[in-house]
Amino acid sequence: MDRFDEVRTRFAPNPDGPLHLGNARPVILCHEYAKMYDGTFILRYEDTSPDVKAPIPEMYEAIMEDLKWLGAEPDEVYYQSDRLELYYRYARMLLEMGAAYVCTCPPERFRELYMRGEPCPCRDLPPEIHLDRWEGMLGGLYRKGEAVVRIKTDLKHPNPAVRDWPALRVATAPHPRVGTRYRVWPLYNFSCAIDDHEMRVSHIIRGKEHEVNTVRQRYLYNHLGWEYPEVLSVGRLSLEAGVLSKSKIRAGIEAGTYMGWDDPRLGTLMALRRRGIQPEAIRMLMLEIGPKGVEARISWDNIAALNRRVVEPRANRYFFIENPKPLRIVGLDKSLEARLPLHPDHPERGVRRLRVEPKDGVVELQIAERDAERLRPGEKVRLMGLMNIEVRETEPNLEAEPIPGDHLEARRMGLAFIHWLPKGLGVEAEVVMPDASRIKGLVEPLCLKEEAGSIVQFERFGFARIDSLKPFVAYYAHR
RNA sequence: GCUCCGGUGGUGUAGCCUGGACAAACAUAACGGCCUUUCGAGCCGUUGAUCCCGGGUUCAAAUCCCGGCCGGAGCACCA
Repeated sequence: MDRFDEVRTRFAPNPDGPLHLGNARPVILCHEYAKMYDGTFILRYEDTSPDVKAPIPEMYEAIMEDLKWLGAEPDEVYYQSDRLELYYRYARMLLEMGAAYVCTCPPERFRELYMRGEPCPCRDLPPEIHLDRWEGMLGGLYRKGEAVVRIKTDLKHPNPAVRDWPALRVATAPHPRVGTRYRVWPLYNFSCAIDDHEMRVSHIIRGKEHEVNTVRQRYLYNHLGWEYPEVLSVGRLSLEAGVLSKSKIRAGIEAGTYMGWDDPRLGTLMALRRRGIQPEAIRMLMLEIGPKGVEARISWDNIAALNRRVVEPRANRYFFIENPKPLRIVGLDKSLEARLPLHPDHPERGVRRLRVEPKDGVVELQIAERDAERLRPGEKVRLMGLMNIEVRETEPNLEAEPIPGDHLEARRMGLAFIHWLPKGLGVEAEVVMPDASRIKGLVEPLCLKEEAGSIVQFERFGFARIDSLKPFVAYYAHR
């Protein structure tokens, strides 16, 4: 910390997909750390691979939205695809210095040599030749795979993956931002290392999978006489259920398995957001896990518990009758009105009124299939907020009659409390479940007064986020 | 080839660096109770762990050291 006059952290994603829960760890840690020291949080798009892992144009904006949603809006934003000239300048400088060389060996051949710790024939050629070759790379003399700039390291380094690592290569696929303007692109370790210095990054917080990269990049810093930032390697996260891998997600979308990047089965922030997981919950989760190097497996139960804490006080309560089945009440001599609070702890929010008007002593209700199937003749249950009933028959129709007693009585008798709606009142609704299945049902009309995006609790069903109102669709969050 | 990490109640983690108030914490699950109204939320409570095994150091070890077994992760013209 004393080495730097300002704390500057950075998050550097490849815009080849949106952010997922695993990214949230470094993001929140970086952002939190910068904030703590009144520093700067940088977003740097590492879009230097038009061939493999090509950037997806929409993802630049998507990532920014993910960050804003997480409450980690960057103070500065950079695009590596705008900085090619800078990387070229350093490449040329390193070549001149003899700290780097252009290797034209076939990859397999080079591999054989470095595995034995031996230099390839290119390595010790004079800088002039390498500068020539470099111009050749830029000018199109070499095709993809025919030449690569390597940074000199220690050929005897115990880890072969560190030996003379590649820094720039030819990649000719058009880039979504700069088209075919460039044909030589830096590899991760090169552009990342240079930018961290150029952007005066003081603390690098990144996944542990980059530990070897830190070793590689230090060689470059030594060549250039730079001082390497502080590094904190955090362990990878995995989600108990929910796919995080960008390539798998992409394949699944292309194959039609997933509806999109926000498919509820995925661990992307988009998906979590759509399911009603709140950014506060994610933040709490990440701060709870902390900046350790250990891998952590996140369980859905824990996310749900954290989220429930955030969402419970906000969520108004409604009835959602899943797979509705008719229930006929006979022998009801007066009309009734159920008054249920929108939120039991917040009476000021008001009540939901549900009227039941018997015709000739009969009233038709709708109850959830799950409840209907369990009822047996003679069984007593309480219709929440309305009355207690006893089942007369289940065949051919589910029929019950009122019995005396209030909810206290019902509780005393250990009756099940079930939710219900008068026939004809419910609005057609659909709830998308975490496995992407859809449950059809009815919601009470008052629920349409909520806004799209708000979180509600369907009593005895679970918390859900209203996705759209016109056709009423909600995404299930958790119990 | 090389590197890294982990093994703590049914589950997911914290604690280990800086040994002692750890007769082990948090969450979740299960179970029970409460609630002028959610048998599935909320609130309160209960159950539940010989801290992977063996040895060593120490007055004292989940924590340090050695050995073993088991499991996971990462890198090599992707980022």
